[in-house]
Amino acid sequence: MATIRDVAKLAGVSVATISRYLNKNGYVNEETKLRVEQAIKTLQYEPNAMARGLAGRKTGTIALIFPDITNPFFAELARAVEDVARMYGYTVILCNSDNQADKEQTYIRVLKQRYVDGILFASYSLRSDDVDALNNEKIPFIMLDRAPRETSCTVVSSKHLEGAQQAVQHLLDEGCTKIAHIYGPQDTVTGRERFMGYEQSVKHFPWYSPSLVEPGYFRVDGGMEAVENLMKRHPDIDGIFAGNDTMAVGALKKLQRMGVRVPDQVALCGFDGIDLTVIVEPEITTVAQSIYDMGMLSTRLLIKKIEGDNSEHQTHLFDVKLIPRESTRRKR
Amino acid sequence: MATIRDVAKLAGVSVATISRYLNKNGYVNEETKLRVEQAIKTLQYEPNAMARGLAGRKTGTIALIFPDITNPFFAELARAVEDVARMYGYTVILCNSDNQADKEQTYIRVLKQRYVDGILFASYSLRSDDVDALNNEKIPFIMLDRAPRETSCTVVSSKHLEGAQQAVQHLLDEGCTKIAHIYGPQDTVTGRERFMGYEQSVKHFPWYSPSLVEPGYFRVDGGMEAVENLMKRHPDIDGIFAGNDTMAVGALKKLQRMGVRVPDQVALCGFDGIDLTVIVEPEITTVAQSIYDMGMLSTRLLIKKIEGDNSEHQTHLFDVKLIPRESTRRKR
DNA sequence: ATGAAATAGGTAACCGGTTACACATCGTTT
DNA sequence: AAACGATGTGTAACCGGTTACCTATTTCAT
Repeated sequence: MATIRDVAKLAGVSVATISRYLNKNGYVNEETKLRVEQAIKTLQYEPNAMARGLAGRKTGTIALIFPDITNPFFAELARAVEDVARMYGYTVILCNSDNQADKEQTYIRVLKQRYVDGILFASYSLRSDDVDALNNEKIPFIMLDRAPRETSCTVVSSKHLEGAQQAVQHLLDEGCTKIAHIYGPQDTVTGRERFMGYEQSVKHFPWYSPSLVEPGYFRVDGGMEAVENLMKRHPDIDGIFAGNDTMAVGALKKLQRMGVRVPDQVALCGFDGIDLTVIVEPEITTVAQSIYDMGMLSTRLLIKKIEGDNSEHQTHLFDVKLIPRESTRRKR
Repeated sequence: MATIRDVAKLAGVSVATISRYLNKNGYVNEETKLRVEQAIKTLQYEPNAMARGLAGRKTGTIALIFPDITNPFFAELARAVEDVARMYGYTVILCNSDNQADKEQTYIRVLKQRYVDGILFASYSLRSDDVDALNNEKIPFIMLDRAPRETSCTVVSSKHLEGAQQAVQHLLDEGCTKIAHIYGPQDTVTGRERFMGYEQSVKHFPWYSPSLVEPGYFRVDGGMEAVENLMKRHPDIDGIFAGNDTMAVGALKKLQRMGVRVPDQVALCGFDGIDLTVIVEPEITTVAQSIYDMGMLSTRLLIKKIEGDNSEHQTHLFDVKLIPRESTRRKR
C-alpha cells in the first residue's frame, strides 16, 4: 500500500500539500493539483483510515445500536440510516445489542475506542447517567424512541401515546366490546407509552380489567404466548391491540391456531407499520410510523451535530397513521 | 482520555511495559502488573483503537457483507457471526450491500482503509478477479454460499442442488403432477444450483416446460409476481418450488389472494428454513439450512485465518433438511 | 564457578496521516 | 515605495499505540 509520503515524492511536493489536496483545505495550485492527482492514480493511493483517525480524530463512521436485528422495524431503520450516511460519505457500523444491556455497554466502549464520530441509539437500556456520560465525552449522539431525561439529548420519536389511542378507538369503532392489550417491555418508552395510550382509552369502560393485558416482549413468540393466556382468562375478548407488529403477527398466528376467526371473532391491531403485516392473511391493521423518515432525520441530525452544529437538544415527534386492514374489518 | 504514557508515568514504568501487559506478550513482574492495573483503573484508561490499528495492524474487527438486511436469513446469519466474534473478542461491522455491486465495492474499499482484520462475504457480486485481488492483498476472507472459482478461497455453503431435488421429490411424493419453480438471481450460486436441482428433477417428465419457471429475485414481492405470471400461463400447476423462503411467502400470499387453496390446489415448498415460514398460515414446507451453524463455522474459520492459520482453502458443505409442513400436506 | 536461558523492563523508531508555523511570492492598496 | 493580504508550499511535531533492540538481573545446569 502506498503512503502519503510515496505520493508526495512522486508528485515532487511535500506531504502537507497532499494532505491539503485530499482534505480540500488550504491552498493548492491548479498545476500541482494535477500532478498530485496523477501520482495518486498511478500509485493507487488510498488514505489510511487509521492514521487519519488517529491524527485528525475524525473517522467518517457512525454507529447504529439497535436491540433486535430480526425485527424488520430495525432493518428498515438501518436502511434509511445507511442511505443517508452514504450520501454524506459516512460508513455505518450496525450494532445489534440483542436487548442486552451489557452488550450495549460493550458496544459503547468499543465504539469510543474506535473514535466513531457519532452514535444513533435505537436501543434502550441506556440510563440517564449513561446519557450524561456521553454528553460529557462530547460524543455526538441521538436517541431514537427513548428519552431518559428530555432535555439532555436530542430525541427522534413518534407519537406513541396518540397512536395507541387511535388504535383502541379504531377497535371500538369497529364494534369491539372487550379489548385486550399485549404490551412491550416497560423499560422502553415505546412499550410504556403505547400501554398508557391503551389504558387511558379503556379504563373508564365497565368491562375493563387489569387482567386484560399481557406482556409480549416485542417478539413474535411473546405475542403468541400472550394471546394464549389472554384467551384463557377472557374467552370473550373481541379485540386485541398489540404494542408492535411482530407481537401482532404472533397473536394472529396463535389465534388462527386456536381456531379463533380474525377479524370476525377477534379484531387485531398492531403498531409500527412493517411489511410483515401485509404478508400474513388476513392483513393486519396497524398504526404506521414513518420508519424510513425517522431514520433519515435522525441520521441527518447526527451528521449535523458531528459537523459542528451546536444547537440545543431538540425532540422531534413524528406523526403516526392508522392503516385499517382486514384484521379489524368487522361486519356489523 | 488518558494515554498509555500517562499510565506509564503513574505506574512508574515505561510504555513498553504497559503495552506488554495489555497484550499479554513479553514478561511482566507480578508486582509491576499490580501497579499497572492500579494505574489503569485510576485513570480509567482505555487503549485507543486507532493507534493500535495503526501501529499493530490489527483492529479486532471483522466485517460481514450481505445483500439484504430485510431477509431474515441474513439476520440470523448476522447473529451467529456476532455471537462467535464476541466470544473471540472481535467486533463485527455489518454491511448491507443491498444487492448492489457498487455498494459492495465501496464497502471493500472502506473496509480495507479501515484495516478490518477479515471479511465474510454473504453477498455475491464478487467476480473471480475481485477474489484474486483480495487474495493478493492478503486480507483474510471467507465466502458464504458463493465460490467464483473453487480453489481460490474458503467457502462455506449448503447442498443446494441436493436440497432442491429433495424439495421437488417431496412435491412429487405428495402427488403433484405439474411443478413450477420460482428462481432466485442466476448470478448467485444459491439461485443457480437450486434452479439446476429443480430442472434435473423434472426435465424428464412429459409435463415439463421451460415456461414453468419464473424469476422472483429472492424477494417477497418477486414471489408474488412470479406466481401471478405462472398461474396465468399454467392454471393447472399443482406444485411450486420457490428458490427461497421469502419468495415462498410471497407466493403463498399471492395464491391466497387469488383464491387458490394451499396445499389442496397448489402445494408449496420453500428453501432456507427461516422463521417466517412458520408464521404464515398454512406453515410452509421448506428445505432448511443450518443457518446459525454456517455463520458460526465461517466466523471461526475466518478468525483462525486472521490469527495465522495458513491451511489450504477448503469448501465446507452443510447438509440441508426438508421439513414437511402444511403447505405440502395433501389429501390423496 | 560459569555461561546459557529465562525474566524484567527501558529507549526510541515507527505506523501514516494532520496541521501549526514558517517562509516565499505576487498583486493591490495607500 | 512600503505595507499588507492572498496564495502556495515545506518542515517537523504530534496523535497513541507497538515492537525491535538493548541492558540488567536471576535461575540453573554443567
